Amino acid sequence: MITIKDIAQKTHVSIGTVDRVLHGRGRVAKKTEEKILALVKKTGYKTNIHGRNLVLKKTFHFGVIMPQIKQDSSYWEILYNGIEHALADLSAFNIKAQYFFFDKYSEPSFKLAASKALKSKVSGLLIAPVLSDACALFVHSVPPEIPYVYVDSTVPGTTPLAYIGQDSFQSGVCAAKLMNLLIGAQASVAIIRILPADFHINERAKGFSSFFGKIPGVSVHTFDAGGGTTQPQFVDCIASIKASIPDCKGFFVTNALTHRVVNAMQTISGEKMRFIGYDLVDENRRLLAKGHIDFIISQKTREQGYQGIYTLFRHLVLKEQCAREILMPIEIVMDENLLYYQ
Amino acid sequence: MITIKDIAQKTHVSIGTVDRVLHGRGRVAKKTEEKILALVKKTGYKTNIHGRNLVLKKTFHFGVIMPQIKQDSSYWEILYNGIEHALADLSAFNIKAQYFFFDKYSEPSFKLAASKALKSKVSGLLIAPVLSDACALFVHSVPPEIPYVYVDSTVPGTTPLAYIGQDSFQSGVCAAKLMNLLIGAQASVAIIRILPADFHINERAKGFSSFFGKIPGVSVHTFDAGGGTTQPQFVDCIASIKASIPDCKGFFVTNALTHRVVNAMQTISGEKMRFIGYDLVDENRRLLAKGHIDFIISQKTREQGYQGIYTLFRHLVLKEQCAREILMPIEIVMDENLLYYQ
DNA sequence: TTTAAAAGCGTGAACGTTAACGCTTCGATA
DNA sequence: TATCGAAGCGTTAACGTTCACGCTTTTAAA
Repeated sequence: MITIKDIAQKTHVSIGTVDRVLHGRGRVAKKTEEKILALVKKTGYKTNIHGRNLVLKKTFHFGVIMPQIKQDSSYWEILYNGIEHALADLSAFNIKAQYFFFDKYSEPSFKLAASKALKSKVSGLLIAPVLSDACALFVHSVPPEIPYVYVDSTVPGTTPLAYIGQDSFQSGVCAAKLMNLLIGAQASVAIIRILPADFHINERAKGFSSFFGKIPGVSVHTFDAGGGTTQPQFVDCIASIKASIPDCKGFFVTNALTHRVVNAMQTISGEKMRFIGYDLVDENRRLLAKGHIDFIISQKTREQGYQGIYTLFRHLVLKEQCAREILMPIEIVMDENLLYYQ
Repeated sequence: MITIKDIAQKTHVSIGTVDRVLHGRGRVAKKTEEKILALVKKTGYKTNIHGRNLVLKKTFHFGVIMPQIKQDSSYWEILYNGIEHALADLSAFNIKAQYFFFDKYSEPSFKLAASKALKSKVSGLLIAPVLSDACALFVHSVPPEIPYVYVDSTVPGTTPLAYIGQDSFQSGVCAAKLMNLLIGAQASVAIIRILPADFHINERAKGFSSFFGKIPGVSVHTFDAGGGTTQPQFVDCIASIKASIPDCKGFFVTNALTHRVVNAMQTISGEKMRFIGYDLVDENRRLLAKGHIDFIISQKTREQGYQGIYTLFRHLVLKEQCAREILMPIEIVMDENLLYYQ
């Protein structure tokens, strides 16, 4: 293994000079710098992470800006678990995460969390930009030396270090394909969007519709339901949807609240209906296992958290290049393979 | 963070003594040892991996005993890629893999590879024990200080550090569920086992049959085909299967050679048939994308390789505890989500 | 020509761990 | 009593990197 010492000897300078070149700290003659850089390139020198970490007792603080973990039926807890798992795997390096939770239905709450994150002088940020407008505003105030990584969704017009998420449109296509298998070629299906409808939710619905656009026997109807209402109100809402297309046998719910729709439907009618939804939150798991939900599309949320931290780590600690976009597989989960997901 | 120096100061000894205690190198009075051990426990001292790695330039050699990567339609190349990826992630630590490939249809070849692995004094072994009898014999000759991890399958009666694989039976159940959706409740389906049938192949077939045992309208027929034959011979074999149940619409192929069955079937008949098989090897990917294969069950082979190396790393380098069994999810891949798998 | 500032570079300590080496003390043997 | 070995413990150099500090040389200004 080639070390700084080797580079120094072969270029007839001291390790201090090599170090200054490697860190761009200046105070080196141009000729010397070129000579050193050339040898570094030629030998493929890579800084020894242990030597560095020993002397830099520096603790890296990563800020995590994400919705409160209990929101969306504790969907965000899955992300949290992935983050914690990555931190455990990287325990050899001094990395600490500071969480800044916000209410995903409140822009002021996001702004507060985000500004707190900036003030606590973290070296990198992991952001779940569910409130994309507020986030766009915020990241423009982030100093350029602080990289930020998006998980879950992305924000157009910003320049994150990386985006880790799923192709929402295509996941809707997958859901439609499975729905088609469930209900056959002659039927009505409904898309239920739980408000407020964000980027993901709209894309999923579009993908779903696009698939059935090619299948003339199936008609697709889209409905909106208020997610924040109480369960009796929610039941009323679902009942009115059911009433408007009585022959509808398949329901596609575009987010983690699938279980609420299923429960509401069960209080209305006893007939067998098909449900496809998103995310392996506990209540969806339970309904899957009971056979009340047919398929859940999972976006590997846990993995997103893991990869998000790992990306920051690679960039800040290892100073390596990393992929600009990591697309998660569209995972299909049903009763029979549920057990092996987490 | 607590260091050896801290422990030494608080117990009024030198760091050399603490080090001797920590490594059980003796030459320490019993009283002193107890005092140190007590403080270590109390403070939760953990050795700093960077300090250690700096001074121990020790390179860990992991031996990998696995089938030749081109076998099973290059299935084993996926495992290889996962292993290489883990090694890249762990490049901060000096870890080298030495591969010992064998012919999965030849026990002598396995024995040769395995004995070579032992002779090259590796500190840990990653084994794909497809030849389970030969492997059982071999691991009994492995000295106890050399841990071994199984991937792909396991061997009863042996004590690996960990097993990383899939629940084959349940994957067969999943395949059956999907087949049921494809062909409906009134039909014939065929299981095609490619010889020689190993543990995995048999379990998958069993799981598949077990699901349809509960669905009276569907009859399941099991056939064996020789995988090592030339394509014309193979076509003959498949033709005779097709002839024996002419109304069969669904085929379940229990390993990566699914594409061979599909190709053979296409030369025989033009009618639309359904295929479910295993493993995302290139040829299966192509047929999936064309719509000629309906579903592929994937066992996250790449992840198995990654986790296998990581488990050895955790145990040997970090000296941490690790899970005895890691079961991979049963991944369902179809045309629509194929792109996002690797 | 003198002086000061800037440019260029080397030195050395520190990070935590390991292990070889050597120094004391003490009991046993001659 | 002298000698020897073992038990018990401390010292020290080394691993590769970082960075503050200080030294020499060059350049610019007075």
